[in-house]
Amino acid sequence: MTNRQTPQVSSRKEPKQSRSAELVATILEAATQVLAKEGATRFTTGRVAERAGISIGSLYQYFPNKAAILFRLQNDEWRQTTDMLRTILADTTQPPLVRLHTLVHEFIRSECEEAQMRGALDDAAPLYRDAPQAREARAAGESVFNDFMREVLPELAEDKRALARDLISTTLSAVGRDFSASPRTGDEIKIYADALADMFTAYVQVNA
Amino acid sequence: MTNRQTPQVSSRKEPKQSRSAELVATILEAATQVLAKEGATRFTTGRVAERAGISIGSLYQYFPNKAAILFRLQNDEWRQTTDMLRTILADTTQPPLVRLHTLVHEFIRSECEEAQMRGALDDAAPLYRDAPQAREARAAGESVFNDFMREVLPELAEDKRALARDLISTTLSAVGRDFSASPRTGDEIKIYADALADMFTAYVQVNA
Amino acid sequence: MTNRQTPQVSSRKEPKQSRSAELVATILEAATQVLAKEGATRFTTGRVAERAGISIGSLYQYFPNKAAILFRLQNDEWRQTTDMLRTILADTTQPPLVRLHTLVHEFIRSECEEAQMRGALDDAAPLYRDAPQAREARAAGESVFNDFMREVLPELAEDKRALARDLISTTLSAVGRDFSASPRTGDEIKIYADALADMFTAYVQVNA
Amino acid sequence: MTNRQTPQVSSRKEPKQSRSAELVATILEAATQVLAKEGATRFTTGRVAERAGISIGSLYQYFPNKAAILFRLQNDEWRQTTDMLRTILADTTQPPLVRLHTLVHEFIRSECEEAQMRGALDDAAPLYRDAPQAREARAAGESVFNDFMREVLPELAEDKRALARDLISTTLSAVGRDFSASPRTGDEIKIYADALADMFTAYVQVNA
DNA sequence: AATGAATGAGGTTTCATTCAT
DNA sequence: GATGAATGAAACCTCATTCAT
Repeated sequence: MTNRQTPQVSSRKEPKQSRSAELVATILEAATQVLAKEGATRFTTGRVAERAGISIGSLYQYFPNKAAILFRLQNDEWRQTTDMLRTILADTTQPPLVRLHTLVHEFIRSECEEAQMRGALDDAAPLYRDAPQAREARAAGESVFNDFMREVLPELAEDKRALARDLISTTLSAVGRDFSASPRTGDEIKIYADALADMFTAYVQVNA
Repeated sequence: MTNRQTPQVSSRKEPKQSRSAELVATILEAATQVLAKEGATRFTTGRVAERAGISIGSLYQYFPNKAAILFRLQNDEWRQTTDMLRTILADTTQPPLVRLHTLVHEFIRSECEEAQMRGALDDAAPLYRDAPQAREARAAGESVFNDFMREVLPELAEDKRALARDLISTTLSAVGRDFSASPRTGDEIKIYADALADMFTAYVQVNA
Repeated sequence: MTNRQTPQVSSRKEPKQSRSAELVATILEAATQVLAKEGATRFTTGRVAERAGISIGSLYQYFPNKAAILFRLQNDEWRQTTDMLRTILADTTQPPLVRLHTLVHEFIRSECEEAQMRGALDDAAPLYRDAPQAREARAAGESVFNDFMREVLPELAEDKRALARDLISTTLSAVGRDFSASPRTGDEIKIYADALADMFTAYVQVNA
Repeated sequence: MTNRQTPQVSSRKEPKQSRSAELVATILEAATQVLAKEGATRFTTGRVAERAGISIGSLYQYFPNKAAILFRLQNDEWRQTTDMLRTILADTTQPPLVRLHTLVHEFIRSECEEAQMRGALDDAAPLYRDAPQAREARAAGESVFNDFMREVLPELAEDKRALARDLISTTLSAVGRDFSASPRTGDEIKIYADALADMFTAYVQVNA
């Protein structure tokens, strides 16, 4: 038998969705690497495409512009973090303040991992932060603490509770960013997270 | 990050003569305006020179590069703030925790004034923050709290006190930055600063 | 010298496609003209692009910087010359000293052709000569004389032969450069090349 | 070349007063240092004035432009070298070919001393070499060999002698330049100068 | 859908020289 | 005479984005 053609086993073309999804993932992975290795200043669409092994034209088929890539990166990071925090807070087998303690630790630790990339993402913030989606994302983020605050400070007036919630979430993210800007050892992280959690605890108890 | 550029940031020429000092002031004023009105992205040496009403060449006789202008702007801001904080903390006619309360209020208020320019300065941070002088400046900044912490937490072990100091100063500056990123009314500022001061107070009292 | 810059000089993009190869050729041709007509001082990437009829951006897609263009120009010239010399020396139908005589003539003549451009290229040498590739090229150049010297001075010790080789090749290229710096008639070329060849011949015979 | 600039190169002011002469010397000394330490590219009037400890305005009172400084530097070097060569050739207590041998050695040695500065001066040649005075200087240089050639090749026709003179002087200066471009040990210098002198000797003897 | 060549505005910085003081 | 601030053209190079193939 002369011409055996190994028959097409996979569909010649993946369903558009999954094919696209793969490519998007490839691009985002490449973007992450470029950001971490080259920094925000040298984060260019050309370099991302090159590292992704695709043409610059293809990149622009999946992202309308550079900001969109950065926004997506930031959003994914943020979603992951939010999920983690939500999971911790939802674990009602632990007393509330233990959960808060755990949350602070995990958050600070997670900020220090891949600090390089997160730092670069912060540097690039001017490029994506003003997109309307970014605002939505941030707003949604605060809601993670809502139920928890109600659980831990049930007596407090609604507006005061919202204020406490804002203060804690803002402090957590702002301090996490600052702290992770320098490289940290595991011990340093533990000590600092302890202190931060103590501060939150003291604040909550005073308001209870 | 592979390619960090840490440009020379010191003045090219000491402004011994009043003419020079004036021109430096003119340039810094112009830079402030450009930064506030156009944002970090559009902050270019050309625009600064134009707004200052001088030639681009003249600008480069007073600052060795763009980063130096930004650094100087940041440094002036920072020195001013530091002085303010130091003054508040040194006023021993007030009980320590009252001073802390005042300090938080004044700091947050000052961050919200000229928020535009400060935000832009933060966006431009990648351009000047790695200069050695910037590191020195930050280090010196922490010392403002040293005496105060010793006064308010005299019993605490040295390292624990240093940790508390770091936490408070980092939180103050990080939260101030975040909070002032959105425009705020006087009331919002008051309420938020109260909360932040409460948190610090609770933390200090727990450690006392 | 404290600050020597040795820029990357290799092509940014391999001209695999004919389109690329054409464009590279166009750029090099334009560069040659700019160099010859305007001199080394006025040899700018902008002028080269303009004369090539392309945008400055396109030029930088094919050459990483100005030095690379100059290096390529020099290298092409040099390769051409080397090939010519090799061919002459390899023609064993002629006695060695006749070949040497021919070689000197041809070399001097070739130096005087396009003297304008070569002079400008020499003036621009500081810009490309410190690139590693330039060193390699020069080193390889000397090897052209190796076999010939062995043929003509077989008895001489290896190190003395190497010395004689160096002296002749250096003299040829240095004197060729100097001589062609002024415009010359065919007769002048002939007379001078004769004298130079005589000097080499006398030197070789004394060492035989 | 279309746009050759041949700037005014003579000093703006004769050093009638010793004060002037001193200042000129100071400037030239500074220029030498800048050239040697920073290279031709970074040789700027500003840097020369700074190193000389005078104002840029003063510099321009003694030299009409940058080229004039370079020209003067080159000229002084050249005059010094010429004097040295003349002295050697005039020493009739030594046989002519011994003098030639000595001359080659001394010249090569002198080229290798301060090679840094001479190399930079060569790189800067485009800036001063087209001044009319430079041409005169070179022309005058050749005359050093005139009497010597008459002494050593008395029988040769005038034009042939002139040719031999040109060839030797050109070779000496061109090869000296090339050879001193790389750093050399005393031994290397001795060996190379021997070979070069041998070549000249062989050439002269063949023509005698 | 994919490619990648082409664009060109725009950014930073340098430097020879002048001229008012 | 001396000063040095001011000038501004000009150079090099980058990069987001488009569009013809």
